[in-house]
Amino acid sequence: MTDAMRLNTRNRPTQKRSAQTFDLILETAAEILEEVGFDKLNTNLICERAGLTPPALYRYFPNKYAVLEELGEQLMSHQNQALLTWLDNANRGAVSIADIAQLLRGQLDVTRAQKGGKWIMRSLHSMPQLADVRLNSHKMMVRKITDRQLEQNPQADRAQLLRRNRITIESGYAILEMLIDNPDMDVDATLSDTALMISSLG
Amino acid sequence: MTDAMRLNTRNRPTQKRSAQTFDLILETAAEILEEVGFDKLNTNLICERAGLTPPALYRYFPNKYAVLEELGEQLMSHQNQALLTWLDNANRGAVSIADIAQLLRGQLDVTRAQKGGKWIMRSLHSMPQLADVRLNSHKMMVRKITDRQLEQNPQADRAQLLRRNRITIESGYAILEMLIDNPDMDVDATLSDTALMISSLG
DNA sequence: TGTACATCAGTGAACGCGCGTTCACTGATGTAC
DNA sequence: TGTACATCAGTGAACGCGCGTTCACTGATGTAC
Repeated sequence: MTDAMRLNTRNRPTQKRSAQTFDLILETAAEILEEVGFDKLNTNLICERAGLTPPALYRYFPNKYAVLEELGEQLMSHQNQALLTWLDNANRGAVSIADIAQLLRGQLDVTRAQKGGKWIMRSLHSMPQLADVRLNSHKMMVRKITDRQLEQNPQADRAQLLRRNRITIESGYAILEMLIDNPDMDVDATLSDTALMISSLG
Repeated sequence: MTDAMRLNTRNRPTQKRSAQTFDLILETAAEILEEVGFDKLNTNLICERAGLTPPALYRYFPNKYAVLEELGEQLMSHQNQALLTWLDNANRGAVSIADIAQLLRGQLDVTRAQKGGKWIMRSLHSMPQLADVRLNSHKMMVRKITDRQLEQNPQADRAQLLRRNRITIESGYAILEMLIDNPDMDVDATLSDTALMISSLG
């Protein structure tokens, strides 16, 4: 978080008050995304809802993309955290289909828990300014999973593992986006089918 | 195409001249997407590049999203066409992994051939105004593939087939987007791995 | 086959407004002695 | 422990410009007799 802030923000908050303002801006932006979606999000609206004036926002964020970028980093960070927990817990030995379904479920929960998560994911997908956030996060996930596999099977083909994990990560998040966009789908069945599919490349 | 035009456009072209203008607007918009991306696309720029004045555009498109929507329908229509060709040709019997890889390759080629295809796909993903275009196209693909499977195996579980085909379609396009975004990846290996993965749900 | 009229296609110019962003300033917080 | 000063945090108000969109008009195409 501190690293992200250093990169993406103008001034890092130094006092308690400013840290609160910083968080308030992000929280408000997420709320707006949740309520009215990406199109209607703008800096004036964020400030109005947060009870701030625009220059307060520009003290911390050089432009409006930086706000989205920070939200994106937050979401990615939560997702990464959930992955790490999963890696640490369940699967020292062989990874079952149920394990993968559980991982997917964890990622879904984390994304749903994030206010505006749906829009943040979409922005990460479609805005060039944010593409790297997503890319870096996924690359890290691929590397972590590949490393684990190589630990357990050192003579595996590393390039193939990397490529296949990339495919499964990308597919997995596409399915999560689909589930988030279509609340009427059968989540459990979809996740276990997806886990089955993914496991075929393991 | 005519149906799409009736829905999304203000006036349908009646004379040859106006049909040319209609196509010119779409062509120019696609070119701009290809060159400078989605952010910089705007109606004034389209008109300027096409050698038209704005009211000419607004004669055919009620707003700028309609232009994108039309491009989206075009791309989806090409993709659907490629799917239908594939369904008609290769796989009257069992579908091999190579068959699926070939289908993916066909979809990739069609998308690459479309000017601005990368941005059109992203827009279809991220803009609520266009979400339905993508959704309907994918639903139709899922239905077509499911029907074919039921022809060959009438006692299969229809709901499961629908769900699994939805998953594979969604995953497949996610991988195609990934390939389009990352030109350095090994296309053949990625497509055949993806085909392998997808076939595990067949 | 030519002319008169209706409709279609496109122009020139500008409007207006949303929204990102900034200027000049006031109030709040921390710190040195 | 209180006061003086520096820095930090936020305000009020507006600017300016990009861009979607429209108004009033002219030129081009088709059609009836």
